[in-house]
Amino acid sequence: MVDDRKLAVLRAIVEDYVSTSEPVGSKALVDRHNLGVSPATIRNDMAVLEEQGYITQPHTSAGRVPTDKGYRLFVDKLSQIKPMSSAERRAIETFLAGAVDLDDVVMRTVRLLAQLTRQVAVVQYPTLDASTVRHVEIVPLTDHRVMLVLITNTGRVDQRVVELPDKVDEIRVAHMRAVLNACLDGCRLNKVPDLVADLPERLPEEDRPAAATILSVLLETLVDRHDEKIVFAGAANLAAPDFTVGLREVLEALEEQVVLMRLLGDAPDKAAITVRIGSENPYLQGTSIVAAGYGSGDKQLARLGVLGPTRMDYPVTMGAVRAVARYVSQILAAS
Amino acid sequence: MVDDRKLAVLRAIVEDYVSTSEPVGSKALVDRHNLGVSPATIRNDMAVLEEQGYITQPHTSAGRVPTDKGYRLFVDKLSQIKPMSSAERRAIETFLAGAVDLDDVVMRTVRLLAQLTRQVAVVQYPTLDASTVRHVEIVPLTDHRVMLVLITNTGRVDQRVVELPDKVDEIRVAHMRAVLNACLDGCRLNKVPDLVADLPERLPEEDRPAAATILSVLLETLVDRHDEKIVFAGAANLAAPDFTVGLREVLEALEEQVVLMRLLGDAPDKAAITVRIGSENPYLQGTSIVAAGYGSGDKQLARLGVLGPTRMDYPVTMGAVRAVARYVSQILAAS
DNA sequence: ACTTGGCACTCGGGAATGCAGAGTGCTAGA
DNA sequence: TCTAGCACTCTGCATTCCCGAGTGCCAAGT
Repeated sequence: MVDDRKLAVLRAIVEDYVSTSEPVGSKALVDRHNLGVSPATIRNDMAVLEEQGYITQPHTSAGRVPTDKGYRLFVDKLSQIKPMSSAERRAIETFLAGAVDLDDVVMRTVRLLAQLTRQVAVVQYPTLDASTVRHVEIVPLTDHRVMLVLITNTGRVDQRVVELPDKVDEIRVAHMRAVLNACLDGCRLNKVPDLVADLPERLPEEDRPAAATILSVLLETLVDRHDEKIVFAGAANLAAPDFTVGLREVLEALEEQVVLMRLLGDAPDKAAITVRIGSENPYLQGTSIVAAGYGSGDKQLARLGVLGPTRMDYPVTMGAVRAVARYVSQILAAS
Repeated sequence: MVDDRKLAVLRAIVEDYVSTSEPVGSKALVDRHNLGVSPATIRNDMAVLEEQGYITQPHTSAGRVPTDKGYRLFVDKLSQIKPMSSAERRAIETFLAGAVDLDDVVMRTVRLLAQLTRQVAVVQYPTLDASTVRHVEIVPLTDHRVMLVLITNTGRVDQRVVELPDKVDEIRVAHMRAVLNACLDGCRLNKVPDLVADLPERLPEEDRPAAATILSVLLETLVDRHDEKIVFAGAANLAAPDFTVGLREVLEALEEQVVLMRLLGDAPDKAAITVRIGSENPYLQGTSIVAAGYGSGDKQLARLGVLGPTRMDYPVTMGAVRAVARYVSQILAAS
């Protein structure tokens, strides 16, 4: 009976604080939630909770506020993800289904997530590592120049202009293209370096310098894209009246790909939703991040999530992130 | 003599206000700038300037602040663009030269501009209208599916997956590709619709449905990209301690492509630098925008600029925008 | 062993007050 | 036409004061 009520009190504190964003006192608690006890009892419980580090008071004689540890307990044990209504799910689905290409999918996803959660949404482009080569195209531009286009099964297209050491004609290019595609078609991007290693040797003598140049650019493309692109949307949601953390820091972090990457984090578990609360974050203490992996089928391609104040509505945010991750996975699998 | 000094006073007010961001009074003026007259005289001049609408006082017995009209006069007649130092120019050049593709050019440009001006930078992707077709590629994916890739001379690549009404094989695709390229190679994108109008008729009967489908997707790609992509960077600079305007509005505008487009404005004159001050802006009164066109050679491809508080250092901002516009034009022309 | 009511205590935040400084407009004189 | 002086106005800042919300603790009740 004892511990049970304390947990209920913690839950109530988190919920109230999230909705009012003001420290919550013992009186207010018993009024709103029908705990069957008096404020004094609650006060005792709160004293214990505070001693254990789950809540704190901003200053003497103010109500209590959850600590990071308190939110953590709340998220882990006291709440469950709130699923989206079916109407919302339908809306998500149709909105995402309208995308025309990968860029569009990512763009729509990030905007949708920002709008749903009223927070800053962050989406990582699908990682190349897990994807496969669908086609490699070599397009002659001039005598000494070709454009190399790499198309992957996620719909992503990378292109580079390559300056060649010697003249090439349409026929030789076509041959190289055929060899290259025969070799690479359908293979995973991270296998590409191994597969092309001995490729020049299989070509006629005179093609080797050109082929070597092209291959080196191809490999460069792969590593360049290795540290992936990340986009965000909904920065305007940061301007909410109550954002205690330095706006400047957050905005700077958002524009710094590397930091953003760290924030999204590595996937400890593929499909699970990860929540990082306040000081658990590598940078940007004072904010929380709710993230999930997404990707077609079983293999996780990348991550997406939202960033918001520590005081956020975790159940619904997690619900939204989960729903969006699922639907975008579905869209990607279909295309 | 009379009017001359009044202008000098206005210039001094603008300069002081820009650097201190506090209303400037008559005493402070004569101290800092060595006008050869007494504060009282300045006060008279200020009274006149105020009556003419160039300056205003936030409240009685405060210093004066320039109005939009005042800034306008300052920009038009009282100041001249401050060129960048050669060291800065070199830095810009080498930074931009490191770009590997169009995306990278745009990304680097926008970041550079944000950093140089310490404001929000906005860059529009080169417009397709003015660019030309370099190559059209049709890549078979399955029996009923091809990928259409459009490469333009600005290095931009658009791709779409096309579902075909009937089966096609490699040979027929190659033929279509050849016809398409023969027809479109090097032509301006805005001419494409005319050029392809009668194209199906020049193909064998059985290819027509497939060709029609492909063409319709091609045209769709063109119009979709017509309203162009715009990117921004440096949002963190909005968090400067003194930003009177609603942060929220600005951030929202930044994420709204259409609004951003309007803000950058149409080019009244191709190479000139346009300055829009405060209420001259279609949206976002209270901010100023300094923009310029850029593009390889004579033809202007798109626009770039920065957005900042009305109280900004126009001469140096204009210098930075001009320099960046020039160098990015140069880079684009070279590639 | 908990729970409850009462009570004294603490502290933040808003309103009211007062003061100093900066800036102006006006007028009379050079 | 400019200058000097003077009275006036207003903001910003610090100080003070007070109210109310909320706590902790203690003693009494179940």
